[in-house]
Amino acid sequence: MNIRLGYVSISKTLDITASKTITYTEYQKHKDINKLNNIIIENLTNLEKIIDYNIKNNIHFYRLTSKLIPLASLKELDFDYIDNFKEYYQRIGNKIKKYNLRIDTHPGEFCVLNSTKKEIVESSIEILKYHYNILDALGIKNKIIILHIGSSVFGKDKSINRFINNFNKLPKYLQDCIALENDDKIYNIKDTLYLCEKLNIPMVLDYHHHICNNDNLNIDDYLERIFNTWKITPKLHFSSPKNNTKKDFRTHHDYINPLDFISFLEKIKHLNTNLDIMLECKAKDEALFKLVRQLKYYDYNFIDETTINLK
DNA sequence: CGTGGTCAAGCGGTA
DNA sequence: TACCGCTTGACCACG
Repeated sequence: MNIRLGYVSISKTLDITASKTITYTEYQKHKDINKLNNIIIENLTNLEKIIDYNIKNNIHFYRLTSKLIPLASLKELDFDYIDNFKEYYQRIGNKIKKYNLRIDTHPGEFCVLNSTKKEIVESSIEILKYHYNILDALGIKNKIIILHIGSSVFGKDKSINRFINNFNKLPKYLQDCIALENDDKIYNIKDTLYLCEKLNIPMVLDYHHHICNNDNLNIDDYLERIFNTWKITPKLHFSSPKNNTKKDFRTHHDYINPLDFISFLEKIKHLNTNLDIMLECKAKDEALFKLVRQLKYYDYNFIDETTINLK
């Protein structure tokens, strides 16, 4: 069983970002489309550098920043962020394909598909379309957009029903991309798995969120079913708490606690399935490589720079 | 240069 | 009631 490690959005080693932005207010002041285009080019250029870096270091999967294209989901702005930059997407997409990289996205907190407010649901769908457009422009076959179930206004049951209703109203091409992740405050692994099985969509297990929000559910009872929601290699998120105070527990630490990670590996070992584990740390790729060094110290085998072989 | 206020947007939790 | 954190900050204005 092989376990690949990935990271999110920013490379600390390269110290570049593909998240440069312009605010709506600032853009409205001058309506300078050239400035906007230059930011997009800068982000796409940096994304390509990050992809190159990932290839060079055998990092097989990666989460795109949700801020690649500023203001993209604003309907009233209506600028072309795909066709005008086709050669960038194609060049990056070719590398992704050639090296078989796994790339997914995770919209930010403003994407609430089960909001009680109609306009929030509408803007959430625009955000989903934006994420789809990027994955599509990159030519990614298994498009995965990871969402949380969202709000709990009027209670969990009603909120889950709102999610189902709104999900069913989505165009099929969007439905086919959505995966759900358990969150750290409201929807635990049982709630999330229920929805994923009902809607026949994949579930991303976030182990740290499960520690934060579990209602005494035992993860061992759910692992197999969670992994079975996937037609491709199951994906997980792993992170360590910033510190143990109530206030900071949910916040991600700069690095992974290697002993926590090892105890998790031992927990999933018997399932004998390949997994992709995304590390969510402030130190990004540096945290990934630090964990790799620590795991090697504890005698774990690697088949390349970032892939653990578990026996 | 460094820093402080600000940014299109939701929501729940904490002090 | 206000502020914080999350998607995992970056911008401009000001000194």
